[in-house]
Order: sequence, then C-alpha cells, then structure tokens
Amino acid sequence: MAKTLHSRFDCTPGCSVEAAVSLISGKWKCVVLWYLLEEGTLRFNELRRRIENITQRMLTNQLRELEIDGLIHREVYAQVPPKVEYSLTQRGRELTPILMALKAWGDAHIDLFGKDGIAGKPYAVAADEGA
Amino acid sequence: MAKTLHSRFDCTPGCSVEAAVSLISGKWKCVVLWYLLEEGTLRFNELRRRIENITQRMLTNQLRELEIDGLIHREVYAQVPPKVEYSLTQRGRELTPILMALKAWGDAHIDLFGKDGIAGKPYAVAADEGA
DNA sequence: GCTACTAGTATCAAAAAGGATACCGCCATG
DNA sequence: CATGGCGGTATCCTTTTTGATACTAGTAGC
Repeated sequence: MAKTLHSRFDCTPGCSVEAAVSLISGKWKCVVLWYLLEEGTLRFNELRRRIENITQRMLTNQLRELEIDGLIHREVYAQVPPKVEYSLTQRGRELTPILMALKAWGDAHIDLFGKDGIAGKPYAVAADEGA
Repeated sequence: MAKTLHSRFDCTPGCSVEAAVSLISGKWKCVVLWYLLEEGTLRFNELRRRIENITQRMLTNQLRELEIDGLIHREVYAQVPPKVEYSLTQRGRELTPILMALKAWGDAHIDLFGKDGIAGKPYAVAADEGA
C-alpha cells in the first residue's frame, strides 16, 4: 500500500499535519470545539457546566489558546454581570471533517479504551496484524 | 448550523474524539505515522535518519507508545546486529482519513503558522469572522 | 450584612512530556 | 586495537502542561 500515495506526502518536521494536531491537542480543546460545533454559541459558564471536571483556569486557558489560534471567537458584552460568548470562527468550523474523522475512528476502535477511558491511561490490547 | 448535526454528538469527557486525538498527540507521532504510511516498513535507524532532530530516546518512546496503542507493529529479527522493523497495523492504517483531513486543513490554513512553524509557537494572526 | 452570580486572575504545586548525554553487547571493518 | 553501525536503556534535568485553591469587582436577592 505504500508506494501508491507517495506523491502528496511531505511530512517534514513542521508539516501541516503536525501543525493541525497541535491546535487541538490541549486536554480539553476538542471537547470545547465539539460543544461549540454542537450548540453554536455558549457563554463561559455554560461551557463550564457542560464540561464538568474542568477547572476555571483550564477553561480560560484552552479558550484563550483556541482564540489565539483563530478557531473560536470571543464576544464580550460590556454588561454587569459580565457576559462573554464563545463561538467557532469559519476556520474553526472547517475542523469539522477532522473531528468527524476522529470520532469515526474513535468509535470504531472504542474497545481500545478500557472502562476507564483515555483519562485512566491503560488503553492497551495491542493488535498485531502486522503489515 | 448548530442544531442540524446534533444527533450523533456525544462528547462527554472521555469521548472518542478525545481518545483518538490523544493517540496522535505525541510530539513526533504523526511524523512517524506519516513515514510508515508512506514507506510501509522501516527499521529503527531508517526512521531516525528520516526524522532528524529526534533523539534516540524519543523515537523509542514514541514507537513504544504507538505500539501499545496498537497503531504500529514491531517485528524483531533475532540477528546480530539487531534488526527491528516497524510498520502500521490495520488499526494504524485506518488513521489515514484523519491524517489526510489534518493535512488538508493544515495546508489550507498554513498562513497561521509563521515562518518558524508550529515548533516556534507564535502562530497567531487571529481570525475574527465571528459566528 | 451575607450570599451568589458573572468571567475571569494570581499563585503555587504536581505531574507529564521532552531533551541531553552516556552507556550496553555484539559484530564487522580498517 | 579503535571505530562505527545496530537498537536500544539508564539517568538526569528542564520545560510544558495541568490541577488546586484563593481572590477580584459589581450587582442582585434574601
């Protein structure tokens, strides 16, 4: 299977695959992206309540990084009490195929992740069908 | 755009998207996967020479993790000098759509990553087209 | 007056990831 | 005899990431 697709591959260090992965590698980023994809627009505490277990610091953190990377939009309303809404940018919405592919793969191989899921590390059960 | 896809989304903490991402989040993992996808089977030092800048320790490390996750196959030949061949498992090959989607996105938004690429952090240039 | 809500910060500590370097046995080559 | 290729380990250290906790300002409700 190797030789055929050879042409368009060029994963030198710093390639676009690496780059794209790095944008969604934060511990909670894909969850945030997923919720925003699902619900369109959410306020800070709405996200916080949905995600559960995430600390305020981490949520702020992940949101900031996603914003810096141009994947989400942050809308601040000059009110009191404060109101801040988060939504996907166009660029963020374009991640959809990636998220879908990830989900498809994850669902197909869900057996890898024991009952404790990815959080609890031991997703072993190596598959040696060789090459 | 939100309401329509609602049905098959269920990104609770530990969802399959998170899980899948975590398997390719290592610093060199997607590069390794890419090379194996491209070339089919490679020996340890062949990978090492291709990747450049990776230390022996990190390569061993990433390969071990990929093996544990069932994405690559490690074939040891009882020779001297030693010979160890790495290749993708079926499960690993099924990552292809993900890698492709990542590459497509990365290529489309390559402008995000300044001349120093992802390695040098500052991929700013936020895009505020709102939602 | 006390409480809670909003969307955060600040500070500290712990854990995980990554990097540098040196070393291993064994063989072939020079 | 020294060197290099092979596929790693072992050890130590630094950086990055994540987590826990406490704090902020201004308003509303009790």
